[in-house]
Amino acid sequence: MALEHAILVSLSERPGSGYELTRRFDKSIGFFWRATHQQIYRVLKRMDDAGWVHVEHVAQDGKPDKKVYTVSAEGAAEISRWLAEPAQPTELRDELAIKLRAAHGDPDAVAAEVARHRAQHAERLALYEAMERRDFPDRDALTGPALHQFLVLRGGIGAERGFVAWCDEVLTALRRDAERGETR
Amino acid sequence: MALEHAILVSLSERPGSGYELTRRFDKSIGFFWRATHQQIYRVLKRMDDAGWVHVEHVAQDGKPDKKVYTVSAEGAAEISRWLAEPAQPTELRDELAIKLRAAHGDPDAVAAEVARHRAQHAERLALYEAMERRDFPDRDALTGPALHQFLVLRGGIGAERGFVAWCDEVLTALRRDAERGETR
DNA sequence: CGTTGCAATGCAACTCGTTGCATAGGTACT
DNA sequence: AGTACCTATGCAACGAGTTGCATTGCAACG
Repeated sequence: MALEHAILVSLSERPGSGYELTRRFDKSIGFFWRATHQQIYRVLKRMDDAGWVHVEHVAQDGKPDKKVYTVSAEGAAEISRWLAEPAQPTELRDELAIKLRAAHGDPDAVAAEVARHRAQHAERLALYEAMERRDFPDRDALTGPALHQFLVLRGGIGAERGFVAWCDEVLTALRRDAERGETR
Repeated sequence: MALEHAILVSLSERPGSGYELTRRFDKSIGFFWRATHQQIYRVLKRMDDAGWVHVEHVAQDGKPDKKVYTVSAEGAAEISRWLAEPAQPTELRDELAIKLRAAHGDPDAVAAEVARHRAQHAERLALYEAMERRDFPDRDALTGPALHQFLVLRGGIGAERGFVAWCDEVLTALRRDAERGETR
């Protein structure tokens, strides 16, 4: 399972509570691996039992207590082990592709869906590109962790750009197909 | 859930048994939505209970009996309903991206992983491009279902091409970063 | 004649992930 | 004073997906 490792990596960058991790998974890390607070709390507990993290109870004023998690030596060892272990290649899983295959059933509905997805991915792309400009203005100077974060973001930009381009290709082709059908 | 709909779409193209569907999910449809025989058998049963498919027991000689599933009127209606219903945008989920973020722990191991993934995705890309040449030699003449299948394949080609390009970008950047570290 | 492999279906147990709900104090708006 | 939202954690139930195993019969290999 990769969620454990995503959490370990995030905690190794900076210790935090379940709640804080949840918010990190709403952005940055979470752009490439989603998780709800439920999952995170449960996995944190399991990781604590396994000894991969240390917990520290922290009382706060004006806010409920929190549990701050830190990566233990065993946790760090687990990261190393996992880094060297080969992972399965990422598989595509796209509901839109399945809908496209059924497009003869209702071409207009599918075209509308593709247009919707195009808009959503364009929005996501714009967000990533803004992050790129804001957080990594001088890309040639990057090293270490900053470089790695930049490269992950580049992956996201590439994926979203590709998705938008594909939607455009599909929309053009569907439109041309519809016109051809009318004039025949 | 989309597996139900993927199966419905596949059965609407051509009726078949659970076993046959499993093999379809090892290729074509399965390139964009994986499923094991277990999942397929269970979902077929559920779909039968829901009345989305008809079952016909077929005795064969030299082979075990099989159950051939056909999409019912209710099933076809369900496809239409689902086509018009907006789907969630596909989310990225890439373990390699998480590993990259932890790359400072063992840069060489991560670079090796990226190289491995590059090779696997390049292989997948070559397969898709071969299918494109073999099955769709005259892309301007395509209409209807053939066009839709072609467009899905184009999506796969785009995704794999993007992945390979990203791996190359990462490998170049990691190499340059390592060299810079040495000479300093 | 024994093993391997293919065609065909299925059960059981498990992990992973989602959804709904609950609690409890604090802050901020109306 | 009431409502709504934020911080913070968690349980319980469900749905989706994986893994291991089991059965039956035929065909092909050595």
